[in-house]
Amino acid sequence: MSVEPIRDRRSERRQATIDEILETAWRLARVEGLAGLSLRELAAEVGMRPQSLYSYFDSKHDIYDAMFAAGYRQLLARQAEWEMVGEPHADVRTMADTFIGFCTEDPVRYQLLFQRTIPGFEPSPESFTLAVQCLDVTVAQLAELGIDDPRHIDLFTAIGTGLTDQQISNDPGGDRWTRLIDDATAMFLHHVSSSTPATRSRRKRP
Amino acid sequence: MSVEPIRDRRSERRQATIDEILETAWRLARVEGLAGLSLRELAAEVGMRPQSLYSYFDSKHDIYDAMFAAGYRQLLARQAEWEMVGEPHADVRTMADTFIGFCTEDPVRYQLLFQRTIPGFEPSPESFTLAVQCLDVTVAQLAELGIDDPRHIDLFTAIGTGLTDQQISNDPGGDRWTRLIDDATAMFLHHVSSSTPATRSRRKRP
DNA sequence: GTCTATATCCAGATAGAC
DNA sequence: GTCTATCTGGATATAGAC
Repeated sequence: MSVEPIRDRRSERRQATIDEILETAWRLARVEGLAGLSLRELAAEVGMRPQSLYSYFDSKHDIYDAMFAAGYRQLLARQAEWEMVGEPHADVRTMADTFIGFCTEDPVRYQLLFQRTIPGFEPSPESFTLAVQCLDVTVAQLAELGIDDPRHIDLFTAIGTGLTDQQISNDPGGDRWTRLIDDATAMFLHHVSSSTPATRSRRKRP
Repeated sequence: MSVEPIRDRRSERRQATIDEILETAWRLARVEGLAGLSLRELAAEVGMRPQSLYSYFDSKHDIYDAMFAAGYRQLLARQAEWEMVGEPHADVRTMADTFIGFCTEDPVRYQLLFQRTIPGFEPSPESFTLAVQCLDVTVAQLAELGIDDPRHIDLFTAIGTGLTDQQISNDPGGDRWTRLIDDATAMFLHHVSSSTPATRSRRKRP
């Protein structure tokens, strides 16, 4: 009987082509800019006619969406490698390092994942779910450290994106803002610990 | 003699047309996205043929450049209205309110002025000078308050862009992050005041 | 200054043959 | 799946009439 194919060579080949297209798309986007990505050039780089790309993706936005999902899967993988020690400063620093490092090492990916600069592009619900998961992981980890005030969480994400944004915009490739991560971590944690826990819960370590 | 024209009606008319083109360009960019601005639609909206725009601007990038300069002149005007009282918290808050309010009230303007998302667009040296002036005003004002450590200045700009970025990206039109400005100001000022001013901005351990 | 007319080049997308 | 052929449209630029 021939109805239990362990591998589907056709699917594998198709997936390999899709992967190659996406890899090439990332490379071109880093050179030409995210919005400057051209299907003609993309097709030429993978040895196809532009129209043939439509066998793999419904539209240019569909390619952006696949890149969006791939980017968030990479960030989720990075977060899965976290080794927390239970000490707030070290752990918050680890979280900030992960996020800011991930963003600054590939500004085009940061632009696609965290800014909305492609006219008309909205991630699909499935892709957006990955973005929500990343935030959930962050929120859960902060809660482990006793940081559960929504305002504190929002402040943390603002500090992370702020350092990232300034680093990318005003000192690309340098460390003018990334070297401030340790100071910013201390600043943030002092603020959290000095907030009046009147209406909010404080550290809840069982 | 007839060589003392108080007004040049021809120049005035030309300038009025330029202003109308730029106003329309802003309006379209807010609808279509900054990168989605089209010269055809822009010309149609001001009642011209697309080619006629070239009588006023050399290229599309030249239009972006004029918008860039106009945006920074608006921010400079906003900064010129500052009424400082000499009290760090109030004054830093005023500065943060000005910047974040200016950015969030027009995300497209923020994108053009502070992010680099138009492939191939670089502001002209003359326009870039305006951006430098805005930063100079901020740095000078922080110095008035005794904040002159470059790391503190960089941290301040990072907090401002972080709150702005999160507000625009994740709660457009709301106040989820802008309402944190007061907390962030206190957090920042405590960090500044607890740093040792003598050595290399290391955190002091009392 | 603005128009008509024209030109090239590039872009995303679709139809249908093989 | 890939191709040829074709469509619509944008960006840039130049010609010359009025």
